[in-house]
Amino acid sequence: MNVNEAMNLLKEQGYKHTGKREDMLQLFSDNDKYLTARDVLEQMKGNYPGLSFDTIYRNLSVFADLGILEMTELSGEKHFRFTCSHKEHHHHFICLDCGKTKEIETCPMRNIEASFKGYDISGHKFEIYGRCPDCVH
Amino acid sequence: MNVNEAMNLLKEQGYKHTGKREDMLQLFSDNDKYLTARDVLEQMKGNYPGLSFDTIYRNLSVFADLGILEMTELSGEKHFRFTCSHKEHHHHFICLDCGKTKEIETCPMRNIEASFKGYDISGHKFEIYGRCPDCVH
DNA sequence: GCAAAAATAAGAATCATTCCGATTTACTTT
DNA sequence: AAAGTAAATCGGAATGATTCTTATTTTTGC
Repeated sequence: MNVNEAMNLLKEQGYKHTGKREDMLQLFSDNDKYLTARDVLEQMKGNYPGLSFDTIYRNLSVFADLGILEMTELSGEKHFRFTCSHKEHHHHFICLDCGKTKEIETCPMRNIEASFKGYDISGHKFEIYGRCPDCVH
Repeated sequence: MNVNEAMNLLKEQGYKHTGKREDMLQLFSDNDKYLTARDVLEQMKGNYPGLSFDTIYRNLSVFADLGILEMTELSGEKHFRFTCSHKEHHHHFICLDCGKTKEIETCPMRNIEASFKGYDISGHKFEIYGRCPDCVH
């Protein structure tokens, strides 16, 4: 999924095309990392001086509901990143310094679902935390 | 680790023995599930009418720092549970209705660390979410 | 029992997030 | 292109979890 595909998906679902939405998506597309609502506001308030948190949060929520963004909670804040589309379902290492991510090839859910008979599995999370090579120095 | 071992660890580390701490640990020991600060307060305010959130949060933080409790963030709240000691390091399924957990035998970190040369790995999380058999009905 | 240090209570403060009412904007229909 | 409608946005207030502050109380070593 790229920005255009995401905007088309929004239109299909009855959401309107706004510059703020497109710029938000472009911001996530340009960054291979998790961003908070505050990060987004910081990056965008240059172009949109009156941009409100409500707009950011509402759109982040819409994007996440449609699967355009992935969300994870980290140190008390929601963090979002563009959903990777070029590959199968996978997970991420997350740098706690800069937020950049690295893909983990394997998903541990394989072969595990069988041991949850009678359970209703709605999701799972596998994340590795630490510092990336750039931030270790 | 049980309540007594946890209290001894606290003493070793220079923390004082208080009834509130012991009761908090007993509460976690009696519950095989994740609890929030509010849950703890609800359960304890019968015996300690004036119990304050500050005390709960401070002690939860101490317990987590010493490895007595495990913490995870779920729907915007911190949740804590007694660290399992009877077994090797492992992970949990978490019921989103009642909070009860089920052990996952396998840890996906095995064999993965090798692919993170140059990274400083500080932790990882593997959790499966859904509803347990009791809550499915 | 006494003194020092830690723990606690009560409430204020903070921070992320959500809600609300009023206004503006995007899109559809003339 | 103008008008109408519903969605989107703004600005600020409200909420909810968590942390901080100050004064008081409790634990513990002596």
